[in-house]
Amino acid sequence: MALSSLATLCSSPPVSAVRDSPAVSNLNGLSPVADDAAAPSAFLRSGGGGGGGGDLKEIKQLHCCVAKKGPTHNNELIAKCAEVGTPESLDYALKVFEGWKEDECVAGSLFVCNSLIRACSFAGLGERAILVFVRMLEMGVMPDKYTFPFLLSACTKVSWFREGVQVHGAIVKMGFAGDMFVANTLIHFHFECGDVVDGRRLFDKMPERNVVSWTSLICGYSRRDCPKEAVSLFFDMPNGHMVSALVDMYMKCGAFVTAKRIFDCCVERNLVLYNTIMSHYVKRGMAREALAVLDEMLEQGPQPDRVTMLSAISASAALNELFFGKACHGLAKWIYHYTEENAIERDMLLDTAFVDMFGRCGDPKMAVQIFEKMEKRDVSSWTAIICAMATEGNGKQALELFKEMLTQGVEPDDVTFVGLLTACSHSGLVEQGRRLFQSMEEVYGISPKVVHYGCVVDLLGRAGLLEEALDFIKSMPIEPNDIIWGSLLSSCRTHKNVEIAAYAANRIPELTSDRTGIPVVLSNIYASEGKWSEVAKVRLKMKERGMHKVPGSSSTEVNGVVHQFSSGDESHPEMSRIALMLDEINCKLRDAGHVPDLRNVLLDVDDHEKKFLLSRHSEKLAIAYTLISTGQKMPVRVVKNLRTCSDCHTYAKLVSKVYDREISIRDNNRFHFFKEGFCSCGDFW
DNA sequence: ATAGGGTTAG
Repeated sequence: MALSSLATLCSSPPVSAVRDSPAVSNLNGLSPVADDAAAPSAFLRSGGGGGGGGDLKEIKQLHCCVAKKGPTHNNELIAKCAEVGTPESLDYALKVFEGWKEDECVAGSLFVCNSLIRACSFAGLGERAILVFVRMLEMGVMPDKYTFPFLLSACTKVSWFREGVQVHGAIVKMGFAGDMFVANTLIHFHFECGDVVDGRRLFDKMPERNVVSWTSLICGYSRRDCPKEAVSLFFDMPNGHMVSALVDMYMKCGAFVTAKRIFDCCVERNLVLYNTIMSHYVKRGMAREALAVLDEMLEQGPQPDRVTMLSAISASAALNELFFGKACHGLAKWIYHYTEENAIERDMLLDTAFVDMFGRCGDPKMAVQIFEKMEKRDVSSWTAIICAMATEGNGKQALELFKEMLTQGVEPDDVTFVGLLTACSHSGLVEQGRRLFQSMEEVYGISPKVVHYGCVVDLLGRAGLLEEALDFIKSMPIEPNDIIWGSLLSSCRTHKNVEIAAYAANRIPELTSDRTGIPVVLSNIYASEGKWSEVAKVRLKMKERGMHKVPGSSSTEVNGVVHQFSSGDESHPEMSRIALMLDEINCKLRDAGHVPDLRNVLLDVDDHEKKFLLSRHSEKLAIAYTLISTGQKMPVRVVKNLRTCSDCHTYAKLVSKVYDREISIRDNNRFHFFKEGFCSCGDFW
């Protein structure tokens, strides 16, 4: 490794830095692939393009031009490689670079070296950054003040202390230690990879300091668990606009009130400070507060950036009061359009978050559209789109995407399999699901977790293979949890199997968690079989333990306002109009041959009463209200906190036909898209 | 140019 020579090279820098040389380029054995003679700058201008593979091809074409036109174009070639920034393109650039002869160095070589080092630093390839540095010294290209910040940050990222110290030596020898940027990076380096005392000494020696110097110091201290030092610095600070580091520190150690107080006191709030406080609100599940911060930013600046949008996306997913943890479509659209209209920088992370967000809030079309436009995709991106297909109930598409992902050489992870298995489960693809589960460990070396076992139980149970599901649970190498038994229980309800249901219910150590709604499902099973005495027993048990049935509740968004209805609810201000509409719908559906399925009423009352209760299920109220409040072809979007009942399902199918409206119902685990009398789930759910 | 804020699971 050339690293050992670093110190020697640094101590005796070559004399001439830049030379002119019209010599023919030596391509060091790399043969260009095409013989195309377009100007290199044309390639550079064309920018963008397809995925990483396409870029590399472009680079090779560029290389070909270099061969023809001489070494001046090496610069463009390397710059292009740096811009692409993948390990492959950087390797390629390095190969070309290593092929240089001293006398080939041309004006601008320094700039090329710097941008290459910068690219290596961005890509976290510290070793390559050092290689470029060593090589440039060998060739007599003298570094400047721009070289070192990149080089040091590359060392810092990979925690290369020894190399960093050597670079530090070079900086001193070459006389760059007085530069503000260089000094700041040195502080950061010492705090991250070395000693806080060294970092502090450097800071104290600086004749002048700027915001970055202070931030590096405060963040350095707080990361190294020296909050006292960080706080005392805060009071020494010449100006108050670098509080974000401090707020972040307090938030991280749980001193929420202190953090908030500092935020409130701070007059000059910059972007990072806003992003800091917002991200912490989101982490604590305080979505409303997070969005209030966003509002304030929109009102008085600073202009949000992609980090802000990422927090906003999480916040929208966490708005569970009204949307039961499923993102709210209106907000999702707003976030997306805001990002587009304000030309906020997009990257893989943000695009993936968008795909995920639209997948969750019932807009798979948008999810697909964004996914298709993405230039780079990693496991998370593929997983997000697979999950979007899974919640939509489009199992086939999910499996197709998985295949494509594999052909593109992306390795799945455990989350991908959660998506795949639920996709199979929602579409009744039992055999495919079984095979995927098998392959997890055998082919991909991912050992299944409880979630995955849960998915399989769900897969078998939904398909009516209750015995097999039970055997599967018994054979699990890990302890099944409430959720697994609960899943089996709800399958028992769909497929009307009281025996296995009772068995499952008895396996659940205690009817503890309210959250899983297990006792409710059990009592519903008994109720639908008319076993009212069993129902009473379960209800009594629930009462003894102070548990309540979570009431069914549906929300719908009309003109940006969310309206929430619970079953039998008459509190809506427009209830009389809604009641009229419900009657009208009932008449039309009756004419279309619909007979209400009274087995969905789980109370021991007479049929007339049952009919009435059934007609007031929360999703029906929400649908009726949306129909009277929105224009003709507007889609109806309903989100429900529990599973939707089979009568409401049939009802929605018919309404979609009779009223010619697209309806979507997001229940607690998937979407149903109703159109022209059919549902996307194909009645399998 | 250097630092600080960031997605993901039934």
